[in-house]
Amino acid sequence: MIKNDIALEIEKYSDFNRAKSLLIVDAILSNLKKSLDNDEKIEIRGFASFRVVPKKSGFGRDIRKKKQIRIKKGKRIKFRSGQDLKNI
Amino acid sequence: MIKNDIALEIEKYSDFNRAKSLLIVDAILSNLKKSLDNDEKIEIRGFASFRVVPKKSGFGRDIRKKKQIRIKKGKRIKFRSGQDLKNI
DNA sequence: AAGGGCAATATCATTCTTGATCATTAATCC
DNA sequence: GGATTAATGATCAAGAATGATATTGCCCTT
Repeated sequence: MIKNDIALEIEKYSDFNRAKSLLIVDAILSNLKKSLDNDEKIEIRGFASFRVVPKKSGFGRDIRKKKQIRIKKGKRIKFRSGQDLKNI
Repeated sequence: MIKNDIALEIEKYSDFNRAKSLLIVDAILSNLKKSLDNDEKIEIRGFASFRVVPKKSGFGRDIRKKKQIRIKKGKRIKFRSGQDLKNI
């Protein structure tokens, strides 16, 4: 499933063309990103929740040189399935 | 951020009322769930991807009895941040 | 406006993911 | 459709998630 499939769903409930439907999808995604950028959690009951948590991992690995690499700390997105997605 | 905020975004681009906007949001979420139910991956470039992977964990813990518990295998959703969500 | 019901939290050991990079595959822009 | 560019897979070690359950908090339906 890709972005286009989401736009198709919007078209089912409106008379918007593909371009406008995609515009709305992008606007929604942009808002979701903006929310996480601001360290705000996203919670959609019955689907899933997203939260921003500090990244503590301190080491990674360079596959070519087969050596460890320091990883700068930062943030990451923590995803958690909601009720309806728990048992699939 | 909650489901209502997503509906608000749809209203910005349409003349739909809250009820209809929420109907569309639910329809989209339903489609996403249906896709994962069918073991189909979701890939939204620039945002994130979701995939269904087998659950291999075999043990959990009962916090009250402080004992280990067998966990039945199954499936779970694997979330992966996209390019724009990597560096937040 | 408000209650019903789902989500967050804490706990511990085992299992799994994170993280950089290059090549390959595929989503998305035009 | 073609071209562009992001996502996936592989690797290894250390850090983090998983999983059950009751309680608290709050989203969401009526």
